[in-house]
Order: sequence, then C-alpha cells, then structure tokens
Amino acid sequence: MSTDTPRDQPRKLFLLSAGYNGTSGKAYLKLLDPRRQEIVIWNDPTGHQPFCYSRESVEKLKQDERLTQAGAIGFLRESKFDLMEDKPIEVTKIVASDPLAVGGRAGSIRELVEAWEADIPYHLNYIYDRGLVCGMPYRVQRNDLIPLVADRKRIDSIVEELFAKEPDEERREIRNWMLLLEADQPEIKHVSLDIEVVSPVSTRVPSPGRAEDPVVSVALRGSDGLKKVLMLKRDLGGELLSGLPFTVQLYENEKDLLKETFNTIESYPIVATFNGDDFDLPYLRNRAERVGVERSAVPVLVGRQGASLKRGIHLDLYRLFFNKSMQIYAFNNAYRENTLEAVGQGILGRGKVEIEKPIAQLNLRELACYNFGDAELVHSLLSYHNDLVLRLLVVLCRISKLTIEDVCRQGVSGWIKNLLFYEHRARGYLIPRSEDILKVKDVTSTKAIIEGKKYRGAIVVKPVPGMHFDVTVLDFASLYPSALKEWNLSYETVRCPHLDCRGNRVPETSHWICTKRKGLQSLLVGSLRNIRVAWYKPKSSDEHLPEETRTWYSVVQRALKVFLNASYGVFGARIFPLYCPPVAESTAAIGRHAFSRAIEKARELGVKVIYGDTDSIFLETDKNLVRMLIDWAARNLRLDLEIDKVYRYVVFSTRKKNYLGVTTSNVVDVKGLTGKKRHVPIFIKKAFDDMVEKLRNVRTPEDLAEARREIEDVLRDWYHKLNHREFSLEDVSFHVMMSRAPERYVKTTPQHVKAARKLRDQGLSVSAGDIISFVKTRGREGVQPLQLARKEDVDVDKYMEYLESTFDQVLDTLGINFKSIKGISSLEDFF
DNA sequence: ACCTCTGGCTGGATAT
DNA sequence: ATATCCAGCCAG
Repeated sequence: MSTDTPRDQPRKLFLLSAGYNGTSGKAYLKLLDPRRQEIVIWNDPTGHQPFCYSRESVEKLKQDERLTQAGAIGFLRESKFDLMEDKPIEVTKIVASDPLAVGGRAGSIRELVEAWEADIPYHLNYIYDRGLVCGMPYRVQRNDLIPLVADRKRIDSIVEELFAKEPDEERREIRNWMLLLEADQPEIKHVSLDIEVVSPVSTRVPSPGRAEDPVVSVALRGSDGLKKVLMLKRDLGGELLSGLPFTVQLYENEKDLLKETFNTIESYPIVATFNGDDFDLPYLRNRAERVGVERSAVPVLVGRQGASLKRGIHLDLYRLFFNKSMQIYAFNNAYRENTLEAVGQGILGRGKVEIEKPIAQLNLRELACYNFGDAELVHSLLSYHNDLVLRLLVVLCRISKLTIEDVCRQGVSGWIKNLLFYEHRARGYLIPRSEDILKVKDVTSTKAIIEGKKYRGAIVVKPVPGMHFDVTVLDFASLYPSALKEWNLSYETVRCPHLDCRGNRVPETSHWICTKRKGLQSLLVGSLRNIRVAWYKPKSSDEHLPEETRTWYSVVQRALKVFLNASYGVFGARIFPLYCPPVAESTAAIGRHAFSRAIEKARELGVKVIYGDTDSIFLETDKNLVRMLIDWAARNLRLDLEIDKVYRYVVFSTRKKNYLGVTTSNVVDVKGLTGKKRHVPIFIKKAFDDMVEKLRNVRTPEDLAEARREIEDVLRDWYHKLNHREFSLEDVSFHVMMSRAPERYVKTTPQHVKAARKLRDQGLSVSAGDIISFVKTRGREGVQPLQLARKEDVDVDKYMEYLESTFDQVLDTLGINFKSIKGISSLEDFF
C-alpha cells in the first residue's frame, strides 16, 4: 500500500473509493487527481475499524470477557435518537483502537460482536460516519478532506425560485441534495481490457481458479486513444499483422506479456471489463502466479465480492448492465439479455466481431481482431454519449453514498439501504435492526390476489374488447413515490407509537400514519421527486442548453428515477434491512385508492374507461373532459395526472396487460402479446411484425378492411412457408432462460430443461442463467436442442398451433379468422 | 446464487 | 379428458 500523504497534493481531488487494507486493517481512500489522471492513495489518519452500537449498558459490555480479553477495545457512550420509540436513547459504541489486537484483520470486531450475539443494532463503516461521499470533489486541508460542493449562492437562488412553497424541512433537504448533485464532475481516464485464453483441450472451459491454460491475447482500449493487442507468439503460420486499426505487440513468453499488461492497467485510474470480476482479472492474477511473475508486480486483488485493483478502480460492466433497475430505467430496456453481444446491439447497435471458427483455431490476425473488438465494445459502452455510463455511476455514488465499485456490484436494495443508513448516521438516528422493526410492524391486513403474496397490489381494469379509436392515456406521475411523499410513509411513521395518531388511517388497511413527525423515507423520496420533476426533468429537454449540459441533466434525472421507482418495493422485500410490510402495503393501498377514485370520477363525468393498469387510465374521449379530470385529481387527490399519450386506435382482447395501439405520432405499442416476447422463435416474430406493419397504416375505421385483406395475405404467406419447411432451424428455435441448474428442476421438467439435459449429455456445460435454444420436434419428448436438431424432425403442426394462438390475440378482435386462412391455404396446396 | 414488489398471461407437465 | 401446478416472461 502506498504511503502517499496529502501534503503536496493539488487542490481538488475526487473521492472514488475507500476500504480497509486486509492485513494492516488501516483505512484508506482512493482519490483521483484530475489534472494528472492518477489515483492518490491516502491512508486516512482518522480511519478506524467498524464499530457497533448497543442499547445495552456499558457495564454489561465491559463484563463480557471475550471482548475485553481481545484487548484494545474502547467503549464510548453516545446520545442517539430512536425513531421507532420517538425518544432519545443512550447507546454504547464499541471501538477498536487497534484491529491487530483483536485478530489481526479488518472486520474481526464485527465478527466478534456478532458471534457474541449482543443486542447490537448495527455496525458502521468509518467512511459513512465521516460523511464522505464518493464521486464528490474534495480539498485537502490540514490532514483532512473538505467537500467542494456546488456554489452555494447559485443553489440557494434555484431553491428559492423553484421550491419556495415547500416547508422548511423539505427545502433544507432539497438544498443539500442540490449541493451534492450540482458539484463538479470528474473527467476520468479509463482503459478497457479483454483477454483470450486458449486451451489445448477443446471442450475445457478455462477456469480462473486454476489458470492452467495460457493467456494468448490481451486487448487494451484506452480513453486516451490507446488501441493495442498484446499477443503470445505462436506458430500458426505467417499472418499479416499490419494494416489493422490497432497495434499488435508480439511476446516470446507469457510472463513478459502479463507484465506489460499490468504496467498498462496500472497507468489508468479506471479499468473496465465485461465479467472481469469472475474471469479476466482473477485469471490474470492466478496465471501470473503460475508463470512466476513476482507478487509485487501483480496489481490485481481478488476478494469474495469480485476483483479489484491495488491502486485503480475496476468496473465490471457485466454486473452493472445485469442490474435490473439499470436495464429498465437507465437504459430504457434497450437490451434484454446480459451478454456483451446483446448489450452492445441494444445500446450501441453493434455487437462482437463475428468469427466462424472456435477461438483456438483462429490465426493471430483473426484472434487479434476478435479480441480487440470486445475491448472496443466495452470501451464504447463506457464512453458513448460523452461518458454517460461513467457519469451515471458518479451520480449513483453521490445519491447512494456507495463507492463506484459497490454501485456496480450491489443491487438497488443495496443502494437504498446505504442511502438510508447514511441519512440515519448524519442525523444521529439509531439504525434499527430488522427484528426491532418486525416485532412491532410485521402486520399486513389485505389479501393478495395471487396465492402466496404478502399483501394486495395494484388494480387492473378489465379491458373493453375490440378496436377503439382516439384513446387518451392518462398517467399518475410517479404514483408510488408520490404516495410515500404525500402520506408521510416511512418505517417509523407507519403504525407509530402515539395513540393520537391512530385515527389517521390508510384506506382499506388497519394501518395508521404518524401526524407528529415527518418520516425519513417520505422526506427523502419527496425531496428527490421534487428535484427531479422541478429541475432535472425540464432541464434535460431544455433546447436552449448545449447538448452536453442536457445530457448531464438527463443522466441525473434517470438516476433519480431509479431510486424513486425502487423506493417502494424494497420495503416489501424480506432481504431489505429496513423491511417493513405495512409500508409497502400502505403504498399500494393508497395507489389503489387514488386510482379507483379517478376511475369513478371519469365515469361520473361520462367518459368511457376502456382499460387501466395500476396508474394508467385509457379513456375514449373529448379533450375538455380529460382536462376536467386532471384538474379534479390535482385538487382532490393532490396527485399529478398527466396525458401520457394519445392512441389513434387501440386493439384489446379480453386479456389484461395485452394490447396493441398506434399513437398519433405513428408509433406502434405492443404490450404483453406473445409475438413480442423474448423466447418466441424469430419465425413467429417476423410474421407478427409483418402484421403490425400493416396495422400501422390504419388511420380510420374504413382503412381496416384493406388492412384485413393484407394481413390475410401475410398470414397465408407465412403459413405456406411453414408448411413447405421454408425455414432454418434458427428461425424456429425458442430461447428460454434457465433460472437454475438443470438438476435443480425437481417438480417438473420444462421443455428447455429437457433440451439442456440433452446438451449436458453431449458434454456441453449448461448452468443457471444460460439461455437454451430448442426446437419443437415430433417424437416422444417433443423437443431437441438447436445444436442437435434436424430439420426433418420439426413438428410443423405444433408451430402452426403456436402461430395461430399468437395471432388470435389480435385477430379475433379485428374479425379475422385464422382457421379460414388455414383452410384456404391448404386448399391451394392441395391443387 | 440470486434477490424491489404484485398482477396476469402462456404452454407444458403432472395429478386426478 | 380435465383440473391444477410450474416456470417463464411481461406490465406497471
């Protein structure tokens, strides 16, 4: 570990990460010097081990011999505020002054205390206790870090202008958030890395643990323009390695290749990979050890959580893009699978370099191109749209108070947990243990529709089947966050201890809400919502601003959206440390209440309600009545009802969550229909898309007859192709994800698992998370994995059935009869 | 091993 | 033959 001191450092440094040194137990910070683009490691003089709080007395703690014998433990009495009891409390902090005295490694105090099972609410990490926030700029002053928040005068005037009507407490909160979010952003140099390993045994999957096969190629792509592939010299025939868009360096031995790789990545503050946590970095590390690179020259650290770097920051984009919240809210569902290929195609519109042979059979030139292609793709994912992903990470750090690496690794519940814990610490609140909350609040009073769920969720209105022209869709703007905000929901305010609050009931439930104290979660969600709606959302589409500034606002806007959308669900999740079922239940109940009142009102106004789901209402109407409804909601529900879109027409069957609509801007929305699902064969998707294309052009009821004829033609065409086997096996393959390992399906054996087992019998490895491609075949099992299928075996009748049911979801409401088309088509074939 | 939630649809497997 | 369960994918 470096012993850099901050004495001679430049004025501004960005905090990127923090942790404990595994052997010394000393706290350290990783800061970026933006001018030199180097990481400065600061061994924090004030840093100490994690410590714990207890409601128990100091005396009891001191009497425990296991603690005192471990030595060097201090006890500190401190005043905290217990939110659940709504009163101050004296707690005891256990502090390790010297971690080596209690076992010699970081975290041992925590383990000790947990083993002892004391009445301990929570351990702390020093970085949060000090209030440091990763992603923020700092100034070093007299051996300490001073945050460089945004210009206070500017923020004050914004807050004054936009949030004048908010109560003081909310306004203070908003101001603090703005000071963080509007602070300077770092420019960070980065390098993307990808390695290739070739095994002499063709079926062997390279294991990073054993690292028995050589690293034959390492591709590096830097934000400073670096484009390089380091390759092991192998006798594969004379290939031309010039004329490539990157440079190639050949190495006689692997040791030198690895050393050069390490040298390069050490000169960048950020190293990005795709799945580097589980493959590239551990492989490099273990391989280096195997071929005799000295320890000190290997910058990679492999921990339980993933791989990191001694000096720099490692970003595994696989983990980040795998995160569901990121997928949906930050990247707008642009990709649906978690492979580099799928993410690249979805976000950038291009994928990996195509190869026809297995990697082991590529010549050097082909291998170099393939390898560099991956590094280039990772680089593009990190840097497209003016480093959008990197900026997003920085914003997520500022909101969650996690380090950049932890934002990548943890899910959204981890982000919210950390944010809430930080806010507790910052305010001197006691962090309750899960048992403490559940002792009083493990209560629900509604019955879920779906068997086995904990409480009742949203309402879905039965659609009016048929085709509807000129339909307006109204949407409650962030309904659940608004419910949390307006109804003061938080784990401490729902079913609070005060008798006088019991009358303040949540509709449809047995819960009451505190009337004396503002709930922490409500305050946070409310402020973040206000900031997003009043500042970042409008700024992100403000045409007067330069493109770059707009991008920044849109990044923050999206990051806020991720937090807001997840802030309801986590309270209903067992694993969440502040799990509180009545909070989740109340949120949903308030949502239902507002939703059904709006629908009642619409009907009262004489507006026809076609459909509705959770927070959206489909209305067949006139504009004036819509306006009236919106005004009514603002006045009576204190919620923003907005026009989301207007459909020229929508087609509904009797099914909920299933419809097709064409908006006034000619966009076709297909929701929930089989033809759009991921696992469906492309053959059926294409047929479906052809039909959708015909429907796009329908403008009036009169156009329908024409479209109907065209669709019948389309169907006949596809039917004919199927009947004459004019398709490839890929065309008719289903693609279904295995959520667990094949042997763990015990209750039933679904088709994709049958296919997976056949693959495994062939010696191929299949594991949880893999997407299995299979074809429906004739014969007893009815299924064959794509790799083993033969065209003659395809069960055409089954596909016909599937095609039929896919189309029927739309056709029966359009008055098209699939059966008759089938009849005509087979008649033609007959003659 | 992974994990924010509930509601709703589908086809195939399995029990009756 | 029919009902129910299981598993996957999707809407919000």
